[in-house]
Amino acid sequence: MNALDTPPECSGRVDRCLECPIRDRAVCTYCDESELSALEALKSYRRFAPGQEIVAADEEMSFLGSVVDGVVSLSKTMADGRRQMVGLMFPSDFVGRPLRPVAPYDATAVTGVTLCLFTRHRFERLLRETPALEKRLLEMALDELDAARDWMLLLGRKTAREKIATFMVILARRTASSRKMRPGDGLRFQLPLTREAIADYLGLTIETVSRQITVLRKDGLLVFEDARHCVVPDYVALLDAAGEDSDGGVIA
Amino acid sequence: MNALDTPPECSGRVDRCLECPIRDRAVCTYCDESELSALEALKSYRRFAPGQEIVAADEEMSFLGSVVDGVVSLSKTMADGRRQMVGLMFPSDFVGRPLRPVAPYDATAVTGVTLCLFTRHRFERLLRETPALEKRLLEMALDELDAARDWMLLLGRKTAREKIATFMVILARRTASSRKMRPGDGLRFQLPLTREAIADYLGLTIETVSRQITVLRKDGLLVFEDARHCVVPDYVALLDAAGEDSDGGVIA
DNA sequence: CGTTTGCATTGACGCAAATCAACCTTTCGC
DNA sequence: GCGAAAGGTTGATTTGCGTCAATGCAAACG
Repeated sequence: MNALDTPPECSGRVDRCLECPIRDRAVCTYCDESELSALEALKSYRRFAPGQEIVAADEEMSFLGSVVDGVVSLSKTMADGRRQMVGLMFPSDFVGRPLRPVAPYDATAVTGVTLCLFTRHRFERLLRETPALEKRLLEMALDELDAARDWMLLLGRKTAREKIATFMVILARRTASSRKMRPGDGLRFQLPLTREAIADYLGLTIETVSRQITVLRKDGLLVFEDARHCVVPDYVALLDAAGEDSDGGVIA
Repeated sequence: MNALDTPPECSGRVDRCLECPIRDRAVCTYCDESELSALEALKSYRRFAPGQEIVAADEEMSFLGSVVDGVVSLSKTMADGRRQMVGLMFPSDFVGRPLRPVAPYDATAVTGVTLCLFTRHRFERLLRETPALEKRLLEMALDELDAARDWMLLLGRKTAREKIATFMVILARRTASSRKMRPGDGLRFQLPLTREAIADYLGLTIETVSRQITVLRKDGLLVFEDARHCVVPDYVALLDAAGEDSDGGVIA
């Protein structure tokens, strides 16, 4: 029995999909108005508090859907407690494993989170009947796969300093793209994750995260207003510290 | 200009898709006979020698298709030469990035490889017209994503010994499943990769790979007939050394 | 108001894996 | 059959990051 098996609540609700803030990027992007009204009839909203578990690994998942608001982490835990984050989902990302009854990872609300949900059963039927949905889901899965592969390079080969710099670049890019702009000098963004979550993301310990953030701060690559708000004075220098060739300029 | 831009050769050719060895698992699995004959009209075969580059990162890819025979690695390289493998493709796996003109990684033939290819242009049109193809591609992308996430746990949190043990488990599983059986005690398999490739796969150096293989051998978890052929005397013990809870018994 | 609790920082120390280096074995071209 | 090259093993040494431990700091609480 997980949180998603309890009846959905109705907070953060957007009745009309056309007015939905993630309409242009979520799984429903390619749906026309009639398809959208089919979705409207079946969707429900659910709100999660920071730290709340959304689903546990290997548990049957009865709901899946889109992140409307907030940040969700996907993570795997070994028998002895070692943990690795394997996904970080922002608004418009799709949470849940379509076509399989169980998700092979824990999903946890990092911040307060609103999800737009469908029962797995209904969603899979919609998927069969709605090519627009399937096409978008394929696109999203392939994009996630690309991101996972960048992440593998980070985990396998980057130094702690490069890992932190890369993480900051990712947040900067995310923040910029959600404002439909390019990342650049002076960009200010929030760190939605605790040091522990950052460590789980990067395959480090909290102590190393803390130390390397200090290093980047002392090197002038990051300026902190407080522990959770950060400014990038020189974006290209940060990219360089991240070990990236250059920014392809993806607004994705 | 990459290898795939040269005209395809005709070796390893299987004229009739119905007789294809990967028919039951490849991207064309759900296609009916008429769809299959559309594929037959457009496909071509190409053979690659061990070590040969198939495509280079960020190059325009004019072909994509299925691995019919052999093993293909996908890898990313940093500016200073550090390299991380991000995918390892066996027969029936699909090589290439659908819906994007460039692949963000190098693809290299590890062993001798036969690919069943389509021009990207034609394949993307087929994809639009053939829901059976799209459905299977989505399934395969989601499965790859699951595999990538297991791999992230390995790269971020496992020790060198656990990494080697996990790698051997993966090969054992692959070998067993290609023979449509469960992995078990006494299973014998080949290592298709050099120590260097294994190191790139696991985020280690060749020396550490060599040492840890020796450790597992001395611990009795692996028995080597020669450097490239290995027997697993006790499968559960190997799983345990890999830090896996237990084997779900997936024949996928 | 002081205490607790959660989160973050900093320091000292140890260890696992990288690095540097030598050497062995097999394969391959000539 | 010889020399070179590629792949693999083993040893000595270094080092980056983890571990253990102490301290700071702010919000939450009785």
